[in-house]
Amino acid sequence: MTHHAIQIGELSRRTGCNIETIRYYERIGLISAPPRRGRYRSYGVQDVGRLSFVRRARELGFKLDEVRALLNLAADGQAACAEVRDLAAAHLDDVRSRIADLQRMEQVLAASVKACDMGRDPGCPLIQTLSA
Amino acid sequence: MTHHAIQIGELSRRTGCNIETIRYYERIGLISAPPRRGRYRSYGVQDVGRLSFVRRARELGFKLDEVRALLNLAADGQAACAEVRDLAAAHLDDVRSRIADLQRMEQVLAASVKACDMGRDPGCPLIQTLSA
DNA sequence: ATGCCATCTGTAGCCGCTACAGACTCAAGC
DNA sequence: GCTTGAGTCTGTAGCGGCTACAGATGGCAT
Repeated sequence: MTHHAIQIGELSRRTGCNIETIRYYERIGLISAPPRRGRYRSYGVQDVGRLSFVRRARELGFKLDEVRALLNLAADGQAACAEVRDLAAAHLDDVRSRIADLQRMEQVLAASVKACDMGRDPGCPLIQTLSA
Repeated sequence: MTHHAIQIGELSRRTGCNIETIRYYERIGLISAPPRRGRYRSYGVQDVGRLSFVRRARELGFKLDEVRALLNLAADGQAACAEVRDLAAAHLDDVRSRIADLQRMEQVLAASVKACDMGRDPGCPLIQTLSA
């Protein structure tokens, strides 16, 4: 009977999720409300696993409702692999287009800063860029 | 005396800024409140310039308070070039670190999706990644 | 009993918009 | 003159994903 009643603070430490964030996830129904010991939330080991799953998914940039979907699919086991794949592929596209956006910004910014450092142009190159 | 009293709709069309966004910018003091013709906001040609400046700065990913700073610096003319440069350089660092973050996500996602497509692994590779 | 930390609930704030609802103005057409 | 329609107005609330309080309890050690 390794009952391991884990309090929210320890869950936070073990998963790297902020306490407030854990309660927020509960409030929006992303994770289920655990039983209570008195007034305090009492988590089990599986909760560490589930919350870590959420955390890793967030680190990969999935949105909360995508995470929700992933949790459901993960519960279905590998039957849902194709759906998981599609979700991830769609997200990958999104990530790539955000990278492309940022790289476009980077080009312009880097060029302007460089032009500044060369210091040949009359007037500030970045202000020029923004005004043109 | 090309007075060109421009209404908000036309300003929106000319700058690519949403009407609601223009009013929002005014509300937060990013752009100044124009005079009125009756109840309607009446813009001039300089307003098109200023708002376009804001728009381009936003497209380069500057935050609103950075844009505010840039507007002030731009008003100072090229005297402020060094400050503009520093602001842009700091922002460039930020953009680059966001690119790096996204690229890390991309690696993992691409690898998982690929592993799915190969289909050799037992269990869904992405679920594995998230659970591990 | 006292202190102290952890936890609790509830609410408000952050950013940068976006989306209404419900009132009004204004020019054109009949 | 009267209606219709498009444009504009103000004010407020919502989005996502937290984060930051305030103020009330809880439980344990001294």
